[in-house]
Amino acid sequence: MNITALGYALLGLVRARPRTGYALRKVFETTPMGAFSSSPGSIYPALKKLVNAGLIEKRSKATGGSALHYLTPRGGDMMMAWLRAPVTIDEVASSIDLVLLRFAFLEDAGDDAITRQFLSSFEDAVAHHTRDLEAYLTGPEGQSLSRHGRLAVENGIRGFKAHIQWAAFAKREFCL
Amino acid sequence: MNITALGYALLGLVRARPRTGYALRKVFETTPMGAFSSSPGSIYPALKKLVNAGLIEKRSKATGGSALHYLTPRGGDMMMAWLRAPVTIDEVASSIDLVLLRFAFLEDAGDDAITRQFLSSFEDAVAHHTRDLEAYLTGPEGQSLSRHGRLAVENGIRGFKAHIQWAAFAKREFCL
DNA sequence: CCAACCATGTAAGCTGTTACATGATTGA
DNA sequence: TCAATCATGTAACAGCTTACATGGTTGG
Repeated sequence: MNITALGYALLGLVRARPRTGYALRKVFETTPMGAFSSSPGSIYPALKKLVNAGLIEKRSKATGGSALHYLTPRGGDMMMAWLRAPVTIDEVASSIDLVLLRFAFLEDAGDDAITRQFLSSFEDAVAHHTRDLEAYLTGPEGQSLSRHGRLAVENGIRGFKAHIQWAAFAKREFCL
Repeated sequence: MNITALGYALLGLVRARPRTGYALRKVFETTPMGAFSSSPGSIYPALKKLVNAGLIEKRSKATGGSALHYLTPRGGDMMMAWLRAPVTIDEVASSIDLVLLRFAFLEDAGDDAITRQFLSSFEDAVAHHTRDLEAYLTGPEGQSLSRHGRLAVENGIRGFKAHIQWAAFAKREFCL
């Protein structure tokens, strides 16, 4: 099965702590993770799909109250594989938000060495893509852009450079 | 009718210069605008929808060759309204790429005063959203984040700050 | 008692993705 | 002649958005 960005967000949240569907919804409503969803119309179906796929289990508490969602062993394996995969250039170019979500969930996916590996491959991928953008801008295609077009690309380059600087900053946090 | 990000990209491209469907496809394949589309399966249907809506007209050349797509007066009006709308916080938070696309197409939408207005409202919206993120991070919610989660939000903040700096840089380009 | 929040969904519609399909033209 | 590129689509499928629908609980 194919897991969407919202799917990974849900898996990561229940992995951190079992929650009710409503609690999950609240996270998207009240935190910057809201970028990955809007309303119940997307969350509940996505959650059900993960349950059907055997990655999440919905279990009622003996003490009553609403049922909580737990990550299954299979779900845990899937998360681990996702979290530990090296960052690719394509990911960085087309869905960097998802890459950052991956980083946010990297806590407890191993020791700090895993985090440093992630940050290194992130740095590489972003640097590579930044060079591509700069090459485009200084190349023949870029020279024929309008002033506004050129500035828009320039904006992208600056954004990716900020990512690179962040990666260096984050690495220092993990004492390297 | 509702225009999608891809729709606006197509409108902006034919506005700059009439093109064949294939030429439009090539733009997405070979430039950073590729972020707004993938393959013919999305472009041709989107183009047809704009034609049906009367925003684009497909006209065959008398000299033969492939038919070109032109922006209609109605399409021009729609673009102008889109281009000149002030930048909102929601746009910045959820689809900043689309905002930058808007900027890229702002050439020929008026004089430099329009561009400066755009940049000012962009700066305001981004600054506001950045403050929201910082407030989240220093607030009770943010304090309970994991180290990774905190760093991920920090990454977002740095990205938006880069946008603000870019806006100042762009303003200087338009002599203000 | 009434508003706000807890809690969970369904249904219609639209869009995009992936994969397939076709045929003309052109340069090596 | 054969591969690449021009040129334009269709069809199945999955996913998200918007809007609607329902009922329980709790604090002021």
